[in-house]
Amino acid sequence: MAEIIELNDTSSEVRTLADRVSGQLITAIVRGDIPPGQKISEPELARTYGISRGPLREAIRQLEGLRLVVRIPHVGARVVSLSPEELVEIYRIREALEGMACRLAADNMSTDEINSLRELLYQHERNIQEIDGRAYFQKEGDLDFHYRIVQSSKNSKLFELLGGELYHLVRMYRYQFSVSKSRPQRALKEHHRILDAIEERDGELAELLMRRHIGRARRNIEERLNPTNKEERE
Amino acid sequence: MAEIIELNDTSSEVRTLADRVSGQLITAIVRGDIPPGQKISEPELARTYGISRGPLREAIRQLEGLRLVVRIPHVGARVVSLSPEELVEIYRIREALEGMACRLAADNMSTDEINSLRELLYQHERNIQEIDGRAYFQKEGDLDFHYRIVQSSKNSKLFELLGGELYHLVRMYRYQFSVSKSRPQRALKEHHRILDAIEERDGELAELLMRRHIGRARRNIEERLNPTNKEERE
DNA sequence: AATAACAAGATTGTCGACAATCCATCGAGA
DNA sequence: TCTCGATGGATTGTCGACAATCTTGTTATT
Repeated sequence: MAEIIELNDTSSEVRTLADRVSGQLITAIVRGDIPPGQKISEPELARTYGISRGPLREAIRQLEGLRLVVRIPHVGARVVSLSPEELVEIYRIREALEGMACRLAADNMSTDEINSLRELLYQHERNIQEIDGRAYFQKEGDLDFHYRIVQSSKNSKLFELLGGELYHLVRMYRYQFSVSKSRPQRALKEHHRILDAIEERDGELAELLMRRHIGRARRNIEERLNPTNKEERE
Repeated sequence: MAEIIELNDTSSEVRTLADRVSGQLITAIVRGDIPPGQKISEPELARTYGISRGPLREAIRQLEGLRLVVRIPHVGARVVSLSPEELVEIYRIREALEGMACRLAADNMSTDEINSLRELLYQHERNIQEIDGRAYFQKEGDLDFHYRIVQSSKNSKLFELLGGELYHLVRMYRYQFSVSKSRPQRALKEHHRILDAIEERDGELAELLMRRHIGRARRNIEERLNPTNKEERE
């Protein structure tokens, strides 16, 4: 999970205040320290981080570009607040994008990367056994897996897109719609099967499995939206 | 084509300077007035737009979030410069995303929207006949068509993603890799077939056709990368 | 001649102050 | 009592000045 954080967290040493605060704000938002919908007060945050409003405003503008905050002129910025429907929309996008990522990864992932990722899955396995019910770590690990796949697709634009704004939003809502208890084990199995397909260089299968994997997570969310009529089709 | 521009161009009246300049910068970059790779000088731009560096820096930070500019601390910002490979990557992403958009549009597009879009295609037809060879207008019209499809998918996040950064980049490079002369007519036909499928509510077919449509454009670019060996498969 | 250190100039980063706008509370009138 | 308007306070937007860093051109040394 360290990798994802490093994406924001000013890898090594960042020189400008705006960059540093931008990274800190992202992690704060993603971790829920600043909850969705909350107003972002410039004077308050400036005091908190011990900087002037100039760099802070630049950081906020950057987050606006990443669609993590919504700004209204002369009123202020708020942390973006996704409706459950929007979260489902994001999962649909992930289905399409990560499916493609899997197909590409089957062609472009090095054997080293494959072995390393397999090792990561074993580690997740141990974590699950240790903490058992808690879905938290596995959810982090889940994104970690997906992150690596996208990285190995060797499509840099895809990596930017998924590793950037989309994963931020997904991580942000990982608590609210936490998966059911039985899913971690099942998800882990699915991860192994996906990696199997990639190892065998079967891009088509890898894509199919990934789409189903994410599709299940999406349906999981949708069920919480309409708990009563599970079979509803619109 | 007006619609796409309006997305940036301060629809109605924007209140803050940073917002206005941000929009102006986007159009300037997309239209090539500020070419890819060019350095963005803060003092110079501030003079040009008649504002101070404060709001200008906020605008640049926002463009950085949209990945239209790349910034190096203490050195400066440059307009993003895509390698041909990266442009191909973007077309791959479009394939996946707009394919999905078509499938959703087949379910969610209203008959009014369908009729209006059909009318737009007829209009493109007339434009092509008038200016004949020139691919320019058709290329704009092409994006217009795609834009509307995505809009009609009723997936707001998808709309943000495609209508935002991705289309900006595509429009930006539309001159450099202009399509061959015979493509406008063919592309227009493909547009009609896609809309046919949507009209018949055949999402699967609509997705397939759209993927092929974009795939052809992508291969068009790839051929310019490797003009010699057309049959190369990697 | 080539490389390295230095210095001048320009550019980027940061800050505090002032102006413009919004918001909430209070009061007046119907 | 309710609605409307005004006023004070706070927040956001903008600016110019100063500090920190980089770049470029020059000079000196090997």
